[in-house]
Amino acid sequence: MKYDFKQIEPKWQQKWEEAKVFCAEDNSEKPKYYTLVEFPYPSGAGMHVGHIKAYSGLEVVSRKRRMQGYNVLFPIGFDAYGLPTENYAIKTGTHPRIVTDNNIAKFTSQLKRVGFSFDWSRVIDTTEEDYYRWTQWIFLKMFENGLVFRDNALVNYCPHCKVVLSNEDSQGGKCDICHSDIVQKSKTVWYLRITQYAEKLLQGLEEVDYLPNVKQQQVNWIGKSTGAFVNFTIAQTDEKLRIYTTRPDTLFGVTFMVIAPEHPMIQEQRDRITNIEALDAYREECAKKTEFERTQLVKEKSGVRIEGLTAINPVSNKEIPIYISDYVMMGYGTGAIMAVPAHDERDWEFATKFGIDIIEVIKGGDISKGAYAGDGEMVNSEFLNGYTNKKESIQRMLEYLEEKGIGEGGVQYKMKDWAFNRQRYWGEPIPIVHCAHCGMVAVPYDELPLKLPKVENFEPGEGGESPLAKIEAYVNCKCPKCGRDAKRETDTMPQWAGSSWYFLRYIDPHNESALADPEKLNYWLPVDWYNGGMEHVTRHMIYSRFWHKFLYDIGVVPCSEPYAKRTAQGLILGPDGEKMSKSRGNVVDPNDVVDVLGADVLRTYVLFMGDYASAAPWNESSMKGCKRFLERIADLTDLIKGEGVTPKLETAFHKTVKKVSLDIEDLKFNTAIACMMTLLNDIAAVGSLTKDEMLILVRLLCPFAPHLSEELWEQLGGDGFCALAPWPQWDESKTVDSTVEVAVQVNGKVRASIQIPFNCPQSDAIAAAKADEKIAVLLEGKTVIKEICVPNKIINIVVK
RNA sequence: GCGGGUAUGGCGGAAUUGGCAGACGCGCAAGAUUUAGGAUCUUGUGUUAAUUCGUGCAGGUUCGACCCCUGUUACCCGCACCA
Repeated sequence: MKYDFKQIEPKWQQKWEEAKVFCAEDNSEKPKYYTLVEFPYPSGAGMHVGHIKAYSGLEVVSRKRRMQGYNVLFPIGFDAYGLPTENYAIKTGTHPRIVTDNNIAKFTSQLKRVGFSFDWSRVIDTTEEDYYRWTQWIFLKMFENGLVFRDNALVNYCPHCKVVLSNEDSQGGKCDICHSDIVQKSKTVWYLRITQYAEKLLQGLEEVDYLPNVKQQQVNWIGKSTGAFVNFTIAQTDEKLRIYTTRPDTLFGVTFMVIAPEHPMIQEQRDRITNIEALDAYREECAKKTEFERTQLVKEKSGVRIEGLTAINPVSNKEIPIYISDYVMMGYGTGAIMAVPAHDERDWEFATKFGIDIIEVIKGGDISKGAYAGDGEMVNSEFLNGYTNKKESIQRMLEYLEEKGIGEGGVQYKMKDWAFNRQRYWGEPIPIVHCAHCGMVAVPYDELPLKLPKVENFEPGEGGESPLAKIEAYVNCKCPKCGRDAKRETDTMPQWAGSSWYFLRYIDPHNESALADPEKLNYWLPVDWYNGGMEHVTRHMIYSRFWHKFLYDIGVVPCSEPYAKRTAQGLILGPDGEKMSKSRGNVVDPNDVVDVLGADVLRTYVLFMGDYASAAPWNESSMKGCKRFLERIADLTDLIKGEGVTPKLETAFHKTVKKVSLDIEDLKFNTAIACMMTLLNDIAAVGSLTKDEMLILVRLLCPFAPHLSEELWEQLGGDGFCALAPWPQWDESKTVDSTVEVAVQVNGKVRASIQIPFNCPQSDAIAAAKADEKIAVLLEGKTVIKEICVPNKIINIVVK
């Protein structure tokens, strides 16, 4: 058959759509399988081939599952709220709604041309009213359950985007969208209490099947540590200064304390502090620094002693000085530390610079040269002296602290609460009303969705206020509780809101009375296999697990973890080996490949180019190999002779069916395809194959190159769609040849190769090896010390 | 600094997990076909004078090591003054 992809690809795409081949059934006798890929953000640039690789992995799995008889849900949608669209809209003067619709149309046509087997009847768009209505609904449920709060705090702020960012959105001190430096700004912001779920998010990882590095990254991000809170008395007052430490057993070594420059104690004790100007000056200096300067460039410790206040070491009762320094962060622990210079590197540097006492409490190092962080015998510590086990000494100190009411054991997490509002237009409106009498009042559920008003000017205000604040008709409203005049919240939700629960909406996308029908949720959840990018592991993955766990706690979803299994694909790099990006000009548009070589070649190539989980550069000429492969498959139709089994090919077919079947489950698509190529070479060597064999090969190929497979299936008289034909089975006993080639080594070096029957007795195998001419020569006059025989693999004869 | 990972031909990458290193594809070379180019097909292709040497480098364990152990170098990713 001539391989005419331009004719067959549109033909089958249309047939699949007409016959609804890929629509998931809600009431089915078949076992269910839910495969999920990260839905795209529809940017103006359209998709690049990286998206195609990201979706092709589970596309193959989904297609295989259908052929295995599963009722498969493999949905797609669009995560369409977000800053890039809004920035583009501002630049071009086009409304974000129009920009979004255009981008979605472009993405849709690109996806359809590749022939993905998505269920297009369940497409969702996070910016549509009947979707974000439920995003707001979940937010209000969280509000109702005390997981939403407002606080004036130092927040990550991007001066370029004019927006407050969460910790997750400003990793590395850079804005996630424009990569500008983040500054710390004091602002009143909305938070979601994700820290309340820190322990559950950590525990939940035990019960899921995620790639080890995905799990590890989440564990690190949550950052649990165990230690103690200790209250130090401030000598001049009745106030306590509370600190967190992981080593309470070093308390006798505490010679000073440090608090963050922003610590509230400075304001509270203003009157008692005699050098308040110096402290204010230092704090201002710190505020000017970017996150980068504060963490990377400042190697030398700086700080100012607080004059007029001292603390009392609660175990030794010694009076110790208090400093402010920016090496202590307000955002972790209590914003204050007890400093143990003998055993903490940072404290040691600080103490050395400021001439503070250093008291050794753990033996083993030389504290005149540096801090000693290792284990050892406790000294200078009264009742702890002589302890050598860290666990025991900590335990003993905790008992003491609790007995005396000085402190108590506790845990800390690096993860912070989720700064949830954005001062922007293109996002879900936060459904809260501010009432002078009632405070923050939720918009009643029956008024959802609180619609995003249409505006002309969606630029944010210079003072960092949302564009919605300018619309009086929107802002001014009545309090839902008391009916008096009130004002609406004008900030919107972050981009991550809509994607935190989208996989639930796919299950019942058109439901008007609930986010999804409980019975359907019960049938489809959890997602059986979720694949996406590593960059979402500490953002979207954490957020959506948090939302899901909350929904589980209030009885909306039936399971506590949303994703049973999570894998990740590697990036496709540009032909230059650099990350694909518009600015580098090395982006490959899938449409260009489909035009010239066809969708099946594109699909096969992105999976064949290398290990699915690793990054690999795009290579135009390598794609030729995939094109030749598909052409040679099409040409096989000329070699078909008869039916049944070709004896010389029987083993090769069983081997291939096995390997392709198993490799798909491990995302080893490159070797699955390589194996089919090898089979093709075997067939070429034999010169013919039967129609039945051809039908097996066509079905194996179907998940990878479905258009060609359907065409061949039809021409050969296959029943129905190849996409729903039964997946081929293999017979384990037929995956091996009756005779095997075994390498014969003498003293570990391969000297000959013999043909012997499969699984023949070891004694026969060794006898056959010794009988070989080349081996016999080498054994002459030598003493055999040892004979090793690995059945069907290798024989090694050791001689002297 | 902490955590995770990688290192194999000219290139992308295989190797049943301790058993013939380099599958499969690209590229390259020669030949066939073609007016020519392209495309296609066939054969060859780690290295060597060798039965040599070969999986970043140096050792070790073993009959046997890309695989296990010790040390070391380079690169990539994530977090980072986390108390």
